[in-house]
Amino acid sequence: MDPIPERLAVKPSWLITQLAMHARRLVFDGFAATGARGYHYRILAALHEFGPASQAQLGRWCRIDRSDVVAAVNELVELGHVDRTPDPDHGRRNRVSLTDAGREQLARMDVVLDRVQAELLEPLSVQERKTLTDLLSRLVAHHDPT
Amino acid sequence: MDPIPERLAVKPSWLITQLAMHARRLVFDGFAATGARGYHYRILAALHEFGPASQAQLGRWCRIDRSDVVAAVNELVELGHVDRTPDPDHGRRNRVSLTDAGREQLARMDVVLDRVQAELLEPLSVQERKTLTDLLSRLVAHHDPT
DNA sequence: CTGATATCAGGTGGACTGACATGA
DNA sequence: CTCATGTCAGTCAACCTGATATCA
Repeated sequence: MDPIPERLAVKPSWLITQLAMHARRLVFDGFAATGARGYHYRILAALHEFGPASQAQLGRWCRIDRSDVVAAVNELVELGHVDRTPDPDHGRRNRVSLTDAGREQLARMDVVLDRVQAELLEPLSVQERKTLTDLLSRLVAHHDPT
Repeated sequence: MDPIPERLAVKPSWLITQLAMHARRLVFDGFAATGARGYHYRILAALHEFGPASQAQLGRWCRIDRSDVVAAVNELVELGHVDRTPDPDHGRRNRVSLTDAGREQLARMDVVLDRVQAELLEPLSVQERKTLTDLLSRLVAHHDPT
């Protein structure tokens, strides 16, 4: 167990980055078992909560660049988890909607993700988890550009 | 201001990932003004705290892959911030040590990084910052593989 | 032999940038 | 004209894998 230089260990920016790395690995490994990746979950979650939407709107909700939404939706269409149809009221816009298979996939990913949260926060008490989530929420909201 | 899907906003793994993104941008932009990047700071900090070391040891301290240490040390040598000399007691091992210019660069990066912490944690009180840092430290320590 | 070290080539997912065509 | 939208090509830092050579 090699020590971490004090200069790093004391800085929230370093701690957040390191923890994000572990979190991403846990999430990635979990999702890999369902044949999906992070962008898929974000898009499915947004569609489930807000209903059918254009790709640009999905990008704004999910904090995904519009060019990356293209690729992710391509994959989701390929998997049969969403439908992409032209918007009847707007020649350029697409209408992306959730399929039944997509809803089932979202449920599967939810199970995985809940297990990941538990693993990630394992050393913290229930109260501490709540405190951490609250603090992080405020920071994310503060820095959220949109 | 587009809303974030509740499924995401409630999950620590998502919050940490998003916050890490903002933190990384702040750090990156700050460091760019000093002509350096993240790996440089980690290595300089480790050398300052623990003294001269081999590249493998630096990688373990800084949580950087050995192969990436090579490139980072190359750049630091090029900038004159570290010296790389063969270890007299070990034909294969290098001895990386901090130069005076490296010490000055570390000081500059410290200033930048302190400003970044303040900006990152701006909405939190002093007590809340301490709480957050403590919780993050415990989580990082818990997941730290080495 | 094993084990540690240094190096190189390459690949990955996620985030981003710039360009471009099209339609409101 | 501007603005939003969809698409494509390509870049990026950080992280990781595998292979190779050298040395204790």
